[in-house]
Amino acid sequence: MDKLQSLRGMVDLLPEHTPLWQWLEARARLHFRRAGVSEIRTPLLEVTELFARGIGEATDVVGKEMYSFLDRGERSCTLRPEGTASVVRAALQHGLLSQGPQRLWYGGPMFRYERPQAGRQRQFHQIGLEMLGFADARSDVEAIAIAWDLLADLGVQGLALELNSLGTSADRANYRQQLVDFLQVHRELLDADGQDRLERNPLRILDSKHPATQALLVEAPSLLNCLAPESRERFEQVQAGLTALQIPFQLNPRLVRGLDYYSHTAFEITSDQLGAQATVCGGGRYDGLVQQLGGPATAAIGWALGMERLVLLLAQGDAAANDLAAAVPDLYVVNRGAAAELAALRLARELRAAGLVVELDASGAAFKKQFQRADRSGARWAAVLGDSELERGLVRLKPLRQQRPGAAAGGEGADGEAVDGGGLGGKGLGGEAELRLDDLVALLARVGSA
RNA sequence: GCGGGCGUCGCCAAGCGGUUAAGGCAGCGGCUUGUGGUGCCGCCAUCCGGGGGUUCGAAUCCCCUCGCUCGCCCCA
Repeated sequence: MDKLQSLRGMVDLLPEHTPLWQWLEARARLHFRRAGVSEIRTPLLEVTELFARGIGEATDVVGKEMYSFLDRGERSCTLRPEGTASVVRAALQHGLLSQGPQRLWYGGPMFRYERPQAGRQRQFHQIGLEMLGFADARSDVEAIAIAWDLLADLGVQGLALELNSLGTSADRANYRQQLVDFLQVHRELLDADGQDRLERNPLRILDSKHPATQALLVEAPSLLNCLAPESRERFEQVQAGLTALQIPFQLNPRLVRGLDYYSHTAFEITSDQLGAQATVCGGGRYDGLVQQLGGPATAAIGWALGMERLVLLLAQGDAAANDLAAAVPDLYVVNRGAAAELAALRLARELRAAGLVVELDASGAAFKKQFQRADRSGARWAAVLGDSELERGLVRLKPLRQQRPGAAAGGEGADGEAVDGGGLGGKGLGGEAELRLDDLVALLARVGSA
């Protein structure tokens, strides 16, 4: 069938899921705010060259995963595959760095043309932190701590922080030579992919999952041993900082990040609950990137967090899920009759202006039908407005959530708390009541704001 | 780009060569011509992702194709 459907790897977020995302985003915003980090929003579309130069031509992301196309002006454009390059570009373009170090965060969709699988989509969402103009090892610790604390606050369990240092570019060149020398000798043990990388990008062989390669790497020289004394000392400071903050970590000398701009500290926060895509958050230092994009030499560190993966983790534990129901109406307006329907429209508007969550039945259906819908909406009250009420200037108020014998079982949807008379009961209105229209608005306004 | 699994109504799901393609949820209508959640009754796939083939006969077997999904690669 040729029904219209979303593009492969492009996923709809349906209403039942958006509350969790909103909650997540709100928590993240709060953490950034407390840490003095400001939000920056950059375009989804950039010139292709930004990513080619920023991320590295040899990387998979640039080499085979970008959504690139020519626009009507024949410019090569690319849907951003990550956030860092854009943030740095924006900071340079607007002279942010001349105003001192920048603590920035961003969030939103990223695009990578890959085969979708668990925890991987073509359009996916990241929240990221970029600290531009920060060189001290303490900034590494702070950046990691912000991520760690956010994740902990969200209630994500079973996370592990893996840490490595890639040193300076000189350190890496040094190590690269040692690694190549070692692997050359055992070349035939590498898979085709590994042999290919031996020339192009030998460091990437380190995180290969190929069993024979893994076995071979046990004997391989360690990157950490190639660090210059200053790099080593810097790395130790980072570790000391994390220890002081009681953030547990494991050293992983095989941890190399896939984007070229990383140096010194590299880290990943992983979960064993995610299947193949274990990394929830990844980042590191990128002291060379700003300069590479045409700016002044500027030390920087940042990370990005994969929202879909986070949601996957949150959905497993029920910690967050409970208090995230969508807004339930305070009041459902049942109405029927030409004049009454108009009055109901007005009533709903006034009640909303007074701060109440009001659902108006606009179907014109029979009262029975409307009450069924009122009940399913989860509203606490039904306001009934028909022509006879209207004639007398009244509205009938009916409690919907009162427990009635035999009504509890078999409930669907948002049952649970069987609300009693609520605030209105306390005001001497047990059960059903008739009220003057104006009084209802006034009364509910008071209850709503209480 | 390469492997594995799967594709029946909006959702869940029976069926496994001959059925009018079960059932449940949701939806709609009615019993109750202005009053809710229960109950009862009725309606809701000429069609089984699409195309071809085998057969007297296919949702059920074969081929191709598309889509979904998991994994490799890579990354958040």
